[in-house]
Amino acid sequence: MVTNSQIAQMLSQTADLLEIKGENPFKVRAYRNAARIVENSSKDFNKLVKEGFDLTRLSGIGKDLSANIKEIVTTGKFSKLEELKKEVPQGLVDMLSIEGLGPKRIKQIYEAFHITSLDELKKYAENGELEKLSGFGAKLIEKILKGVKQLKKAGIRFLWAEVEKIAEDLKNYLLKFPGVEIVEIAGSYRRKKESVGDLDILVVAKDYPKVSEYFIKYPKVKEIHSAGLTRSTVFLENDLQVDLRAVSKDSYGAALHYFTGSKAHNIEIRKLAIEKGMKVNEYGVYKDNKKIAGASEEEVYKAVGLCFIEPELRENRGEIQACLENKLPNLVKLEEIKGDLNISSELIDEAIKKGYKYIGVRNSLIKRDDIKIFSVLEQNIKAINPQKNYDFLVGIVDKDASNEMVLEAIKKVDFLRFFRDIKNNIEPQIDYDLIFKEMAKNNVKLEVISRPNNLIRDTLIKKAIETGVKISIVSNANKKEELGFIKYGINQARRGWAESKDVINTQNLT
DNA sequence: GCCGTTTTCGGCCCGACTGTTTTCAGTCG
Repeated sequence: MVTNSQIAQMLSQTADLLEIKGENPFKVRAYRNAARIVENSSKDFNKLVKEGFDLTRLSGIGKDLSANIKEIVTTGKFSKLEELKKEVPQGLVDMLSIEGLGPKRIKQIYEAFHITSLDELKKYAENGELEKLSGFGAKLIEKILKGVKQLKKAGIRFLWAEVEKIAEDLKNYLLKFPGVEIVEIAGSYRRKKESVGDLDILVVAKDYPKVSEYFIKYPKVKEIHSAGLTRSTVFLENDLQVDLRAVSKDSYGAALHYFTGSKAHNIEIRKLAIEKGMKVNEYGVYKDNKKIAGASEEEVYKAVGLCFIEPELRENRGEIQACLENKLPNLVKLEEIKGDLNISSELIDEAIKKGYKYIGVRNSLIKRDDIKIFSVLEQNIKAINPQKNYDFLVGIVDKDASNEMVLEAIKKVDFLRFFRDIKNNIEPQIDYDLIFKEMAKNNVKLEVISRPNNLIRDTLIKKAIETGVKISIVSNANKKEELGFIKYGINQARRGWAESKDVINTQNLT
């Protein structure tokens, strides 16, 4: 069975190869776009195809891409990609991840020297051959050599929780500088995405160049990549890229909106604006070349005829349509959590200190007078063995679970938790549509674990809620500090469109 | 390759930065 990720990967690889071949950039974009649609979809494409769903109903997928996806799903292979692989050496694709090398320059290098590997590229950069090409100066060569060396490190993303402290530190550092009025971290960090690639920081200040000078002196800066009049980029010790951008106060809202993204959300907003005869960019909303909004995000949304959309929802997953139909969710908040239903028995006192009304204690029958305690039994669904006296049975679905095993477990458990390891990209390959439907029918809840590397996909939370499954957001804490993890679960639940009414531990439980 | 209530061709988000030029192409986000 082909997963959505695998389909997306094939489409995205095709885009890379087409790009190096020098195909129409918009065609390349269409493939990238389709890859994104499949990757982010809450629907299982494998299933959609088998059910005969018309893929061209999805915006961005037309006749050709629909046929391509069908081929991938039914045969597990993509003939167009196979053909392209024969034409374009893999080494050229690898070169794409080198900073400063895009399709045009790679094509230029290939046509001049017919080199097909990174080792050869390095050789030609070092022996001066590369510099003979027009447009290739000393600086670019240096950059390429550095890129070849660093290539292995490329593509690391950081968990949101891993950059949280440094992001807040940096924000405070910048706020200390005289004349700085506003500092806001935009990008996927603001959207609370489970992992982020870099930090985008916006700053409103009297004298940006001075702030930029101060910024690049931040103690954890390892390398200064660029420093311009409105934008500077650095790399920190841990290789995290940080962009700082100067913004004027009357454009702050437009800039915040633009740099918060997501890209897909922004494109939709722009399209909507164009339909209404307006133009949106990072400086404002314009009508007849006159600026009509820009100081605040609320203003920007209002100008294009929309309500304010929470950053966590800006993924082009129906939020714009929902706003137009007045159906945007009222997202759950951390303060609404009344209890943590999965903690270690050693943390009862700490949980009481947090003000929880009740708690769930893992694998223990302990009871106390000062707080309501639910006894929670955790078992792998492969070996469910219900025991007396426990209030809740949580079934753990691990990476090699099958649909049959999960469906069998649903008859016995109160909660299901789906294993996931974000960094290593491990998760069960099962039919969530089917499973959530059964869970809803049997009143089995979804346990959303808040450990930063084990968060269930936001798209799955959304799907579960749409199917009528209630969720429970738990820390799964073993130590005191981990009780605070719950905010990461809240972040993810908000990205999954969860409202207070969908979350059982915002309710009074007895 | 996709898309369409100024539709089936001709657009497709668009601006900043760098490095290489001598007015701009390529890359990036």
